[in-house]
Amino acid sequence: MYWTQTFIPTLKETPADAEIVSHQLLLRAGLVRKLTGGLYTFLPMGLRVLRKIERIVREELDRAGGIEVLMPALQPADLWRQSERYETMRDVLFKVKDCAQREWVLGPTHEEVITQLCAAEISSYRQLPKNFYQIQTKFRDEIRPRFGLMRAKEFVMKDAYSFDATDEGAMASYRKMYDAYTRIFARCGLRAFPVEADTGVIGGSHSHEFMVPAETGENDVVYCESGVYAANIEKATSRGPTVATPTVSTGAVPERFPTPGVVTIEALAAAPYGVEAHRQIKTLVQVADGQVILILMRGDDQLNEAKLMARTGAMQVRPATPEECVAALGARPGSLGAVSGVPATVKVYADEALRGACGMTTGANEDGWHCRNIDLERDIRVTQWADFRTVKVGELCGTSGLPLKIRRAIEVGHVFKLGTKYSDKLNATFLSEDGQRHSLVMGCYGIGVTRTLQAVIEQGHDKDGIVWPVTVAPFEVCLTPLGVAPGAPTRVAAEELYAALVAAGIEVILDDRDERPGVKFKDSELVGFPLRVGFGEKSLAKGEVEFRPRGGVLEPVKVADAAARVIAWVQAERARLQ
RNA sequence: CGGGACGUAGCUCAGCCUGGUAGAGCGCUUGGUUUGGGGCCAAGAAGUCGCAGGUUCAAAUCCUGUCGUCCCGACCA
Repeated sequence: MYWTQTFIPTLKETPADAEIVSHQLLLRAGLVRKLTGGLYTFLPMGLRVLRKIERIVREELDRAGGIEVLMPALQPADLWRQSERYETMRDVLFKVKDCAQREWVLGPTHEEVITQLCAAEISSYRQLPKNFYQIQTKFRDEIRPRFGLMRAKEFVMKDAYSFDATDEGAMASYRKMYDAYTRIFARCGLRAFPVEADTGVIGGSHSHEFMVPAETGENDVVYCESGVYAANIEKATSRGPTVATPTVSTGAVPERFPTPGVVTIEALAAAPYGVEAHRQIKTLVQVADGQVILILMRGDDQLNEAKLMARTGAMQVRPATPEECVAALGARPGSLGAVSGVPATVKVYADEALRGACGMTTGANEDGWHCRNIDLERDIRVTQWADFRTVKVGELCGTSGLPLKIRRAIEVGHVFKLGTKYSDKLNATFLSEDGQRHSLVMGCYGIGVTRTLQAVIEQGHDKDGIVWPVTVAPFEVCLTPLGVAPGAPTRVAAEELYAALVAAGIEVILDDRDERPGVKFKDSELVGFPLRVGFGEKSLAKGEVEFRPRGGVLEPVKVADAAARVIAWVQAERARLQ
């Protein structure tokens, strides 16, 4: 490809509406342009990268036994009602009506469609296992699209769905995809690692996310330095709080004391009260699927909403309003407690960190009063104990016993073992060897292809621009003749090398623009081609060209050796990322 | 949906407080010059100042509304 024959609109200045570096570079390097919030046009260089990532995904999924299909993005609303996700996912569903007023949704994911297909087509264990995948544009009405391609209303996703006869088979399918994902991200030059994950509205029992460490990520990952444990903070557990909960009872009975104006943990911990946060019981009122519930946490702990939903099975949870608190317990937030005045119909969930807690202080359910000498299991009716707390840095790993750390990360892939949630609802069954009818056992697997593209940039850049791994770079080599007049020695030499490289299967772009050297150098570094070969009059007079890997040092190479040298370099880079 | 910031030329921004004929740099066009890291000189094209209403002799500037963008939160495979 010749530079003047394609379209690479680079920007010298940083666009004002791009906050993070990968978003800025997407725009500056001319990979994409924004149509409006959350919607982007892929320009030639961006599209080439996208296609190369897709190709890696296809090769690895095919190798893992995946079968490629293409499903409709436009889907009947009734199918979503049948799976009950028309309600549970209503906030992200784009809904449209046709001219006959029939209702449709733009697919945010395809469990319903693929399950419907398999319900119709699969009837025998002899047809199993199967693993279907597609690479397709998905639509999600994100409340807040942000960071360019990271969270968009429309994005390219690889989604795969496995169907097995047995649970063991489903685990094997899951494992295959897990391994394929590991290879896919490695080949993209991404340092991505799997972490245990919450299953969210997709449902299912077993799940891992593939995370790319980055400060700009939207996820917190809890991990152990030893490498034995890593989990999304929504799922992560530890051996518990660093400071133990007091569990020795003094035998004292609960006693009310006045605390005018005290409505925070911090205020009660300060003078004159001096009740340390870990000796307080925080009483949280939440509305779960319309029901008021109480959650008791240690004062220094934070409620983990994902855990709350997982443990209670609720689809929608929100904090109660102050009015709802007064209606349920008779006091406002800050003075709430579960010691007395809790209606029998209100479920009380308590966090495991409070097991056996003694000598605790909590709200008295009357504004301006607290209650001390609480022995939790003696004084409070608990409906259910569970782990609701958010893990904190420094707590000990449940496996290794080493202190846990937390870092930000970008989620680029997610694998789920689904079980029979969708096959049950959509009646996708088969006959087993013994003639019994069973539901298909499913798994589903996603990779955000466009998000992966941006994650590669987020991880691979420097002050001059993008630093592409050779496997996903828009072109592997950029030839930069400084003089481009027809017949100029620099141009002739560049064209000869171009022909040799193209013949050898190297992806090469020749910068034939009549621009000053500085412009061409800056642009090649901004767009981030892995290798640049420069052709200047001075070095050419010495029979040399300039070989310069992106981010590396310049090295003179004899013209006669240039083709072989470039081919060897590219092949070595390709091999390194296999 | 709650909080905040911002909408002026293709891009980055100034001008607004204190109302009085629309500005700079980059980019673009033309000519000259230069030619190894986003050059220099000259000339030029380019903006209903997001939109609507109001105040005023007069609004980019003040007021109200509205739309859009970005950030934080909430939410989210």
